[in-house]
Amino acid sequence: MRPTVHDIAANAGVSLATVDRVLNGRPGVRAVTRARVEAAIRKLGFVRDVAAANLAKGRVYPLTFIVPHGENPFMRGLEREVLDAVDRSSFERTRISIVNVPPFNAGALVTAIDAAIADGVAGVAAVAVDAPEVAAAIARANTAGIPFVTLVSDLAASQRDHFCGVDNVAAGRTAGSLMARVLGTRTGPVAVLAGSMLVRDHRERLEGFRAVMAEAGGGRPVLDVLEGQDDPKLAGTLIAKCLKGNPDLVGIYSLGAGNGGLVAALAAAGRDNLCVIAHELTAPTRAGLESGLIDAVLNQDAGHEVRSAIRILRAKADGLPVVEAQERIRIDIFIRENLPPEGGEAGLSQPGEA
Amino acid sequence: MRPTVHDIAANAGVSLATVDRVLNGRPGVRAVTRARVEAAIRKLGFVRDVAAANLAKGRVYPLTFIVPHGENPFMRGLEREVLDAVDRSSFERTRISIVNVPPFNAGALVTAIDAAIADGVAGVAAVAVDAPEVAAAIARANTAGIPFVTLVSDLAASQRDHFCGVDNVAAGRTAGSLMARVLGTRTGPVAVLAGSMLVRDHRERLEGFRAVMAEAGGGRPVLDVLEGQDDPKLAGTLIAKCLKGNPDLVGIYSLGAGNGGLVAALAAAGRDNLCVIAHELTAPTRAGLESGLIDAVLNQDAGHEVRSAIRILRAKADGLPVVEAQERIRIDIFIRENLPPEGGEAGLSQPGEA
DNA sequence: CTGTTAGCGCGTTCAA
DNA sequence: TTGAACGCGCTAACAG
Repeated sequence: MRPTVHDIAANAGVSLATVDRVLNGRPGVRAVTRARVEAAIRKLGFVRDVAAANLAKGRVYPLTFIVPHGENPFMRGLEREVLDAVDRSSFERTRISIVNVPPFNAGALVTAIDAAIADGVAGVAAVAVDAPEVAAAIARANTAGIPFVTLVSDLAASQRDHFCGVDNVAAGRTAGSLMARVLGTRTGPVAVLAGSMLVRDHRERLEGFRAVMAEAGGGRPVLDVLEGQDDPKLAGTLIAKCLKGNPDLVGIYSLGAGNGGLVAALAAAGRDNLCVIAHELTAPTRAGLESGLIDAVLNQDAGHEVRSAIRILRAKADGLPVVEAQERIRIDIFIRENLPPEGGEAGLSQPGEA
Repeated sequence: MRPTVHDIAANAGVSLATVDRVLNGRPGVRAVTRARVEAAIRKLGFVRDVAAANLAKGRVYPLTFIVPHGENPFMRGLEREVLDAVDRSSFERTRISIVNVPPFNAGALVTAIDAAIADGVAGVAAVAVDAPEVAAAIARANTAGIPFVTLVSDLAASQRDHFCGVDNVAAGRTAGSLMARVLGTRTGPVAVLAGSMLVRDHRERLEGFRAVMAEAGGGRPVLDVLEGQDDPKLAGTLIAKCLKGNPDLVGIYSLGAGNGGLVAALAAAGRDNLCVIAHELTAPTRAGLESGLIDAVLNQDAGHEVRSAIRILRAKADGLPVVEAQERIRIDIFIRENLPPEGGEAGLSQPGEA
């Protein structure tokens, strides 16, 4: 059996209350007494039972998740994951509220952040828009002592406590490398479809992709970025026009959303000799993989990101350390053959795990 | 606040003990009383606090993990994950013992299984060898009421309660599809290196790979399987000979272990115009990816598999249902660009999660 | 500064 | 068939 607080109390010759004060770093203990208790803790190899501690504390963590609204399927999936977390909230001692804001809109995001601060929440997670006023709002949260994490898209020069998302430069490089391998010796121009250059994740993916294409040598110039605002209609129009204007196109890298429009345009154009790589496994990209119009999909697991965000916010709220290596989000590669069955989520964990 | 047992007791006009009896399906409650309590449970939307229940119960689950020994790096990684689980065991109320057996050896596996049964453990997880005597041993565990899960490699016609591993036919198909895309129009023979046709996962991968290569049309015949016994030296020798004998070879699919030997043979032969796909992200395959000798690695996350196995064994031991969709293990694809930093594990979860 | 005491939500004797 | 009472490991008043 594990040693308990009682064992330490006995071993150190003090009462439970004193042990508790030492364990939780509360004041009101003489240095000598504290040392005695700490010695006992080390000697017996005591580790506090978090479950029991939470039970006794009954503390809840009100958290706010700020997610862009609109039909972007990845964001809707992300929101679903947050809703799942809401379902678990009573077990995790959290009370999560979701705030929707218009996408790519710094002002609305700032308003939402300030509202959360005013509410006195225990932590905020937000999909960041890369603008100075957003950084300022994050700084205000910081001043108020409210932990803040960016979700999916980061904000460089800000005081966010953590970024819950993938390495987007590496994601862009992965896309470029896959495309280069699939194209082999075929040459011709390559198109890039993005949502907006206002969000950092899109910019970073582009950067990584361009770098690899450049390293691979000429013969495959990257055309000017098409900004589809993550809107399927606009994206579809842009792609259709691009296909028409570039009959020698060999590849398309879709690094944002709006992939429904992309797939529709590809199907309409009947161009199946293209290498197409898109991001995020959603209904349209899944359909694209299954029909063969998309060759590969790079994915970030929204569920992992949400759960990581919650873990980190709680840890920060309690002043506990975060095991950075454990919170890294992977870049998944999906092709038609390793597509997971719809709805199946793998490798989740369980009470007591870290 | 969530309703507690007290709330139900009050609402149903009974005592805590009666509520508890109903909750745990124990006898000694009149049908009417039971109905009243159940009504209250539904009405208030009661969900039992698992953490508190575990605290009160103090039950521990002795589990046995049977893992092949030897230098197979994937198996060593798997064992490390089990050891990590041992570290967490006091939190998860488990007591895990690891039993090492010689690889590809049905007799030794049977002995280990029977020993675990004799020990009266609460559950067994084992990397299966596909043999009837193993199936018989699993049946004995079943008769003894001991939950049994297969790990990594399944055993078809057995009474195992669950398989914690990937869909290996799909894995083979994925490998085939990737190879076909990378090779494009290049033709020539393709080699397959396996560990042993005695384990089901290797056979299944081969089946999937062959199927896709056949679908892709001729021009790329799959040579006879090389059985390297997951031994780097033997594997290296076989590959070296194969390279020499087939100067027109265009690809190698390594579906087992012994990849250290594969990489060494490739480096020695100086053949970098091959498409090489291997399994499991381990030290040798990571090195192969980084040096460019291996193009892609298909991986199963050993950590996920071990945690899933523990979850399932505990659930079975308690007669609780398993959310199958949640326990599915994904086939990860790694190329040089999306290689996770060494040691970094992503997307783990936390107390209270499911 | 330190100790006593009463819970947190649940399971489990032991009586009634 | 039912209930009262205690304890799991820890925290938090409230005394001293």
